[in-house]
Amino acid sequence: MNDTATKILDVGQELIQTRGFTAMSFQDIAAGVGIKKPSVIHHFPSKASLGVALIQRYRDTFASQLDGIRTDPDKNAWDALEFYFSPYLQFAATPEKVCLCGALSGEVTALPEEMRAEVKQFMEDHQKWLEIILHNGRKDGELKFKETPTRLSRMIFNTLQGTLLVKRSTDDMSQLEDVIKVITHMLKE
Amino acid sequence: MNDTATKILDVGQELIQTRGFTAMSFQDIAAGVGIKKPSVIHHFPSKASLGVALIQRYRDTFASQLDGIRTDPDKNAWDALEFYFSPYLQFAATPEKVCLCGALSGEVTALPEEMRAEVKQFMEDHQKWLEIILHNGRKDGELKFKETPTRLSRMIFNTLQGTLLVKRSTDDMSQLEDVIKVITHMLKE
DNA sequence: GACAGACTACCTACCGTTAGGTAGAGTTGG
DNA sequence: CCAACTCTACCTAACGGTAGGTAGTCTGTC
Repeated sequence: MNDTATKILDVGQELIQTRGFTAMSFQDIAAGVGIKKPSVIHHFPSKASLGVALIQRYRDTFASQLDGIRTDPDKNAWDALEFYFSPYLQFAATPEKVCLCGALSGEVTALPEEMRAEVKQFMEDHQKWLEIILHNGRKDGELKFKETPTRLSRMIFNTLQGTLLVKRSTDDMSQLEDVIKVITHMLKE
Repeated sequence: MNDTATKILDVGQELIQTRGFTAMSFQDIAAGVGIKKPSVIHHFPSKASLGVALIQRYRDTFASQLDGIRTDPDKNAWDALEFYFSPYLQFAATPEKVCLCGALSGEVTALPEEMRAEVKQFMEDHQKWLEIILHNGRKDGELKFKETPTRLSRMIFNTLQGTLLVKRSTDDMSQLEDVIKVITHMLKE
């Protein structure tokens, strides 16, 4: 992956996270990278192919990081959860950023089919990862909760996604802080 | 409000809830109502004015219903909560619908400023309403929870919004069922 | 080392389509 | 008659995408 293609993905991701896929154009990306529109299309021949490449890179980055911490014997469930919260806190630290797939979820039916599949996979991956962390954490006595890990993992993921969107719309950082507190308390019974 | 204007709002709302604001056009609305594009513009002279009218109507409908049940002496906290969940379940019963403001939250920075203010107000209204229900419900001994009503109301609202979006992206109805179960358990301690 | 061919990256110019929006005329009910 | 409504016809700007070409790099062969 050469430098320009990476820059295109970087700018494209930023634009989707702040504005959305439909409201973003090849032109916007070209301006952000400092090249002309057809040059963007040279690297990604359609908007759909750009979108797919973008989500795949996003998924892969998360997957390798999350799997790394999950299989690290020196990290416990709380380490993993703290790590999981960190990107949400990072996004929220900017006034206009949300999770890439959270941003896309509002316009998912207007998206090319291939992109929809990627968004779905992202969500299932994250819920599954959380489920394993919760399951093992309770088994090891680090976490305490009564719900099933499946239900709770869904609750946690959906809440974080929803909260980022609400936080941005209301411009109120305490939304995320409050929700992470509640989640933390839920896992100590 | 005459009949055509109402139909325009109906079709527009449906389109935003399924596709999003940016991906929806005057043309789409005209086709849905059965008139031509300039006739739509006659009733709502700009896309922003249409968007604002749409969210205001949506907010007002919720506000009167929610205030009705909150001030009804025959309804307790659980009645109110069950009523609050019902539109989410209704949206989720269709394969492609989410909450109007949930749909807009993904593209909120691409929206006209007046619309952004309406979305924000919607969210604050709902969180405030939930907070009062939680506060009074605990005072009356109907609900049991350790968190502050503020934090918990935010958690509940953000979760429901996020879950609708995740449910649509993953096409998995059990997402919402699971989350409502967890919320219900949280309010019984 | 020199040169031809292939390839990559990027450009200008342009395509058809659709977006939001306007102007003005015809129609209709009070 | 008038006002509300709907229409046809049109505008400009922007969209995703294509055509055709230029400049530079990399490779292989003599």
